[in-house]
Amino acid sequence: MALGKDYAHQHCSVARALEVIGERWTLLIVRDAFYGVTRYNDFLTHLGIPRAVLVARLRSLEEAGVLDRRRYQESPPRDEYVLTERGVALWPVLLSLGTWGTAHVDGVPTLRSFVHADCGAKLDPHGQCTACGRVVPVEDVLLVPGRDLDPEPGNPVSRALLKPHRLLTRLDVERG
Amino acid sequence: MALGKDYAHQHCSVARALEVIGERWTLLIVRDAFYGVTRYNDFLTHLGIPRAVLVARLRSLEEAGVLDRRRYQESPPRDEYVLTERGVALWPVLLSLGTWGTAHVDGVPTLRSFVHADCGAKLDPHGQCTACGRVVPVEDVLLVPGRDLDPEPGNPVSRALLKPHRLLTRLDVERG
DNA sequence: AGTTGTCAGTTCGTTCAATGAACCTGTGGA
DNA sequence: TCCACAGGTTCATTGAACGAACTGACAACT
Repeated sequence: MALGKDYAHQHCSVARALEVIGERWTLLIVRDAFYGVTRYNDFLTHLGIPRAVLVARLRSLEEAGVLDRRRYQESPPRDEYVLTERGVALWPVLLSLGTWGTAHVDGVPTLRSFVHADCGAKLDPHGQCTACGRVVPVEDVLLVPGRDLDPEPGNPVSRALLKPHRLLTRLDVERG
Repeated sequence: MALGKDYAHQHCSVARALEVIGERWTLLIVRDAFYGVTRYNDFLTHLGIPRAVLVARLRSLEEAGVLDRRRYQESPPRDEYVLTERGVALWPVLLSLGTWGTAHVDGVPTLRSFVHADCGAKLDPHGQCTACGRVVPVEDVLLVPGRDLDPEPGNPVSRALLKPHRLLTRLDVERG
């Protein structure tokens, strides 16, 4: 739970949403899932999250129906975590948070932005393309690195995200 | 901080936004501010939040430029907390969270909804009126109680919210 | 056959934040 | 004079996050 038992008494869908995705790290895991990260180890190294916390979050997101856990190899058994429809529905939350952070948190330079793949123009907080004005479906959103982005060369996930990347497509992470 | 020192290392505006508004209780305080709650005591009783935590959150929201603290009486000195422009800019975040909670968290009945004051129709996750299709400015959003709302008669803030209420307008809370 | 490496965890001691109850301060009103 | 109120502060207890170390199943190399 995000805020203790009291959350259950909140008469508000915002509070209920926060019960599911309001805990520390949870939305960053969801963000990485939008970026195409699927594996425990990639979440771990990209986020720098404690292992026990990552496992707990992945389990609770799976239980909440936000992530789907599926076997990608049998020997040894290995699972990957993919956004469900319910998880993909969190896109407006992530987008509005991201644009707010860019516009209103002091000292946040242009690290990455969300652009309309068709137009190349940025999205506004409501998900509309600032060029064509349409509400862009999340499949047509491109994550592009900004000029202030630190490449962080030691991290394979960060390296993979140096190229523009379409959301919800699998990220090609180098394995060593 | 929402997630410890590590957050500073996140190369992402989502993470930066969560540093400001990602902590426990913070977004619920912002939500209540949108509802027109302005005073310490009203936040306290409506949220059921520990006093020390409320003070800490109000201070950090003030410091982040989300809330403005202003004196409303001199003797004894009393301050109220009002959303700044930066705080009002959080509207898309709150809206998308609320609609996601309503649509995707199991067992959340219709407690309250956001409707377009002109049309009376609900808003979609991107802030568009489901009747007229326009993106509705937050000043034209009405918070209306749903049929599953528990009146919670002991709480003056809850009682005040039993009537439809326009966002960002001061809530008329009975004082004892 | 033994060693090394990878992936996905679990365990555990320490640190840090949230919780909730009690207390404090300045003031106005009965 | 005594009480209530608004807006806090203090403090002991609980619980969660942190991070380092360890585990287990397997593959690939030597």
